[in-house]
Amino acid sequence: MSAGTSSRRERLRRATLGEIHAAARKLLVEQGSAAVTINAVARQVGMSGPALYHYYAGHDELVGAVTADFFLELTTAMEHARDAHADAPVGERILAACRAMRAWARAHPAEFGWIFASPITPTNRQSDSARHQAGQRFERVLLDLTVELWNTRPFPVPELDDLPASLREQLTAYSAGIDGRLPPEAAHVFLSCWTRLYGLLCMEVLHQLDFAYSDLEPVFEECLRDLSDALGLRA
Amino acid sequence: MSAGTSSRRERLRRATLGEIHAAARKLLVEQGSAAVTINAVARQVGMSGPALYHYYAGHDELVGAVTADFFLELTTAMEHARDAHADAPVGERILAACRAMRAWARAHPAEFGWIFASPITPTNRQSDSARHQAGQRFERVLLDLTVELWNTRPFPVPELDDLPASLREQLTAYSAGIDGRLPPEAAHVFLSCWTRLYGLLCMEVLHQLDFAYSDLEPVFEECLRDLSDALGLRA
DNA sequence: ATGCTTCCTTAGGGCTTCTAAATCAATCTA
DNA sequence: TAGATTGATTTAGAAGCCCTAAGGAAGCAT
Repeated sequence: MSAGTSSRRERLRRATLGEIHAAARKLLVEQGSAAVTINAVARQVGMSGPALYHYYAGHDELVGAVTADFFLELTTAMEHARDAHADAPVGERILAACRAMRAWARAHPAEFGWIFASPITPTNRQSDSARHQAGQRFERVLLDLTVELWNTRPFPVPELDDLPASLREQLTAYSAGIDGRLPPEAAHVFLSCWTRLYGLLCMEVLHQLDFAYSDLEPVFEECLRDLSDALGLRA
Repeated sequence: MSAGTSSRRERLRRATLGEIHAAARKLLVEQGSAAVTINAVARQVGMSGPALYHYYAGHDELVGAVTADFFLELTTAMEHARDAHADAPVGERILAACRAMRAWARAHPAEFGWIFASPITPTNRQSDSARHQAGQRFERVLLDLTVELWNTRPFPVPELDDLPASLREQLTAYSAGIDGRLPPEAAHVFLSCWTRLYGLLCMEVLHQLDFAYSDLEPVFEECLRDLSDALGLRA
């Protein structure tokens, strides 16, 4: 019953969970998302069917857990890129984190696609789900960097009064949600950048741009230049 | 055997196809994409299971056909919006088509999501599928408008030599693919606008922006303003 | 050593996709 | 008009899926 124990059972369970995740990922990468079924994963791990229900309540929960893993791995990759240039100006760290994001997405397209094009059930949207938590930590990487930039070298922002009322309200709510670390106007710039960056990557991974581009690297770099301008990184 | 016949059988078949599509759509809208199964659709239509295989080779093909329908409906909505202002300057028609695109997406979120986040097997991405054809016609709405704009009131473009070589090659290829109706530099501007617009809508429908926004209308309008600037519509 | 918890099994219901074979009816042909 | 062809639909069934229920075997605590 003691809290921090790592009994034999505990260790075994942890190892099994690792195996399960690895099996699910292997199936996803090698045979696509439809192949990630409870039965297939169980077979891969070497146990039969319903045994998996001792680890996850159902298919949705398994999917959510694996997705959280991917989110975490992506987040870690971005944090590493950021910390690899720990003494560089914050602008460079932002760009490094963005490039790390795309690098991870390109290196793990199935996983990246899974993150947000996975069969998303309302279950996984619950704020207590591991998936949701991992998503929040993911968001925070660029948010924290942007806050640091805002505090050390504030970027240009629009007049709050120039924004439509409805947008103003939403930005104010968002600003409050991040404890006011960015005022609404700055949050607006941040969110605009975020939307463009993430949107571009989503479309790349979902193959929505294949009709025009075969290699999005220069397109992504141009997007980064636009963001650099918006964030005043090229002054 | 004659080509344009509309024999009794032909008519019946067409009617049944319509019923099938309507049933699939109803299931999608009311119970989500997972509910669109061959059996469920057949039940809805009033026939039992395998009868549907006389209309579609399998689940994937049914999905592809329904998706093509949605694409077509979206395209038609945009074309109508464009033609409703047939005598307005082309800039206004572009904006009208863009707004119609979002209006349709908001009015039919399940269908719009289905279009590009459907459980799609790579099979359906092949060029011979109806889905692909519908996708191309969809693209062409804004492309044609942009070409018209380019021919009547050319928008500012970057120097081709300022672009990275890899991007230049891709743009040249794309420009050739549209019969040179836009030169590579203009194609670049068009694709940038397209990417931003479509990307924003994708993220909205996939609920990737829910963490910050509850109503994306002002965000979308701001995006349109950016595009207007890029296309020189506000001179 | 005895009981409790955890892990894993088999059995089974109800759903799915999809194939095969049979049937019935409408259409085409001679 | 009679016969053959074609099409639409049905049932039966194999293989797979998710998930529940019930039972055995092992680890852990007292």
